[in-house]
Amino acid sequence: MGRRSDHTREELAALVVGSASAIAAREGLRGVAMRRIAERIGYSPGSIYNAVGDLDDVVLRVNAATLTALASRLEADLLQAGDIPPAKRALVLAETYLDFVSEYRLLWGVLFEHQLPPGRSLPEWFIASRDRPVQIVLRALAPLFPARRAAERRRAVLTLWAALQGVISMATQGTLSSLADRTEPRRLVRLLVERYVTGRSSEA
Amino acid sequence: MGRRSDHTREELAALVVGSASAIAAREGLRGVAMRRIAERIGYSPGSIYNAVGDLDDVVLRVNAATLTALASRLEADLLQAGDIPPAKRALVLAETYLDFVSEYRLLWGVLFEHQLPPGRSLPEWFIASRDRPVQIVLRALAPLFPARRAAERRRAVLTLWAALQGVISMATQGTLSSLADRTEPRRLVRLLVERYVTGRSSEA
DNA sequence: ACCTGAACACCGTTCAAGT
DNA sequence: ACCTGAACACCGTTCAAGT
Repeated sequence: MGRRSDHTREELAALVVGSASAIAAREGLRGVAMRRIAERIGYSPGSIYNAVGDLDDVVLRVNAATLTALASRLEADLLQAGDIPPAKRALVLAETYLDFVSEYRLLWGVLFEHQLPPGRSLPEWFIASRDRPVQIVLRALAPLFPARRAAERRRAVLTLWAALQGVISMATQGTLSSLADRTEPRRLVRLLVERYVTGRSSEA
Repeated sequence: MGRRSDHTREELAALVVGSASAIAAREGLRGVAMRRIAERIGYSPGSIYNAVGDLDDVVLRVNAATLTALASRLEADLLQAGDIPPAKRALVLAETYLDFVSEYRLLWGVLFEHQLPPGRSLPEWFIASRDRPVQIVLRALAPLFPARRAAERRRAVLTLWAALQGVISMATQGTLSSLADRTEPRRLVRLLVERYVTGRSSEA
């Protein structure tokens, strides 16, 4: 037929990302298919190419949206926590992180399931989305690590954030369950933060 | 035609896993396709189904082989290090882990790219392969964490191992590069281990 | 018992043809 | 300028037919 134009280009892109996110939240990356998305939103696959791009572009947008949602949550919980000592703040951020990943387990997993083909590199806007949560954490936790140079301090926070990612991933996926007797994730997260920040743990 | 039988069932399975691993090492999970593997080894897709199973089974075997290779390396490096203080041993294991992941970056990534469909659960033999590296680390690092109960000690080691995974993943993928000024991964790994184990770092 | 090749039901992507 | 539907080149998986 041609000419539907019920939506602007931006509205159509939002439909695509919304639909793809909904599928991803229930089925992970496997379920996210161009033709399925097209059918769900009532357009042809070609229109998605026109408004967004190929399937990799769609998934990158889904992942960017996930990261933006996490960033918002971190900022909100930080604001709500008010003026607390930085060590306590680290715990708040870690638990917000854990709660977010637990709540959107499959959607979060898409960040790791999806890899661009070897030749292709991440677009700027995606990298910006990925950096946002880390920027928030950097600002909030910098006081925890007194250091001569700013680079050292940054390294200390980034390492903690990356370490948290590892613990949260394994804990929420139950990847350690055969070895730990189904320890609840929250406990492992606290263990890491306490050891890393204060140098000792409340349990050992 | 029928009847080729140049190989036993086990030999055929080994051919499949070898070919799939080779593809994965160069292209990641995206390149691993039933028909491509079949063509490379000179059999029809149906024969792979007969000898190994479906594509998920093939990938699970690839991942199990990767984990087994890591376990061997950890054991070898532990043996070579000889009788050293446990804190030093943690550093050896962490750097072996990092070196292994760096060397087989794309192959290692398949462990995270691949997710079984929602209904299906991991077979026993895969879980056993996944546990092997962790078992080695548990035995080697248990003395680091004196604790009243064995479960606490186990949690402390597992948390360190999971945290390492996070740092190594992000460092080797360059996921932090926009925020850290291209810090070499080894430095971040050391930072984590020192802080977690001794409660302080040599740089801060 | 093993193997093949065709068949089926899906994909992503492109693009001429329509409005 | 946008949209569609057909077409192309791939998939994973199954299975009758062959040895």
